[in-house]
Amino acid sequence: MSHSVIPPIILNTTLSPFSSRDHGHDNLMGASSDGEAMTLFLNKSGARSEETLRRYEREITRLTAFLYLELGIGYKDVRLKHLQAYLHFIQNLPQRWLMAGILPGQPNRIMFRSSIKSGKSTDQVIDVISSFFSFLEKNRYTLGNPASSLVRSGEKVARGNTIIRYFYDNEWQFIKECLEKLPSATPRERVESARTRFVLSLSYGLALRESELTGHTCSDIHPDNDDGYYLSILGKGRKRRQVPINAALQRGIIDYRRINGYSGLYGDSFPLAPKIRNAEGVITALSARGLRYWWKSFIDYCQSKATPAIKHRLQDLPFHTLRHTALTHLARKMDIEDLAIFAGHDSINTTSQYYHAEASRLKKMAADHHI
DNA sequence: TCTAACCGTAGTTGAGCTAA
DNA sequence: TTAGCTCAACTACGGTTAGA
Repeated sequence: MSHSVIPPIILNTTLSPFSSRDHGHDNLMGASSDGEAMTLFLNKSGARSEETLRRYEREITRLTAFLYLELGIGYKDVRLKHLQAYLHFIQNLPQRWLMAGILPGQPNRIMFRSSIKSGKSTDQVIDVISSFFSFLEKNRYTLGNPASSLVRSGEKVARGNTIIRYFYDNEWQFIKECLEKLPSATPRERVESARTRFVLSLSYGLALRESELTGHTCSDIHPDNDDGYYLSILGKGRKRRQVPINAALQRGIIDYRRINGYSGLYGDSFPLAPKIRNAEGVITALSARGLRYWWKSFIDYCQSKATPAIKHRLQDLPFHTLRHTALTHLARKMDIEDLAIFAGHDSINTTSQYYHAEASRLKKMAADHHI
């Protein structure tokens, strides 16, 4: 393995004066080294937005580190096989690439947090690499674009095959039992138990995203024109939707508000994800981080009561599991168009993921299907 | 019409800090 | 003491845009 020096990463208008691989000035951009070529590319791409610059800098730095440290080659020597090797590499990273100390000159920089998944994430890496080598080719820095033949997976998991983290029926039954048996011996435990029931029933009942739960209050509840109520949710992509609040959920909200000295269902800023501690008598909302902290505590409690099999399954299930579970259950009652509206999905392709839960049903139905 | 290129943002995680 | 906070740096996902 080679230990060539990586070209320094210098952004904005400052050009790198140094690279271990000087290729002369036989190109249209006047770059004399890989470092300069990289900088010129990032200057061009970074002009679009800070986010684009950040992503491009990260991907090109990673690729360059791989080329120099693992293969010992520069940009002009890169061929398709090297890029294919890189994609395999980032999907199966060795441990040392997940720790600091890889990049000379930046000893604290961690190159990867984890291996990159195949599919859309790897495709995004290919996008950047392809754009980079296209730039090098146009400017005659390289003879061709070795990335032009890279195949994006375009991978979209076939309907019914996504791995979605949701509670299986027996697990969901267990979760509900845990909810019923939450400790309530002390005042503190009673307060925490009541909040857990409140937050869980709202999250599940309305299939809310984490940000939607922490970002809305009872002031977002409104009466409809049919003696009912709905929650007006500003969701992902700044899209607003109205989700009906059924009678059972209404009662739950009113009960919990009463415990906390509020009356009625709506009309004030009582949060949907309340903190237990109040600040100067006012109950404010948990942050997203706070919500996860609460979620972990609840799951820890459930795990302490679970059988080994369920305990293992509950491990690492995030808060978002609740939304998946809720939508999975609703998918049994609603048609996909209605469910998409309920969930706030623009496309039913997204909603169709929630039909994964029916895999067991499909298995049963297909059991006798043979010649 | 197709797809490379690009973008916005939700979700995840860890470090370090604060205030009840 | 510790629940819960902010901040930062990421990955994943679901798109849109632009140009061939």
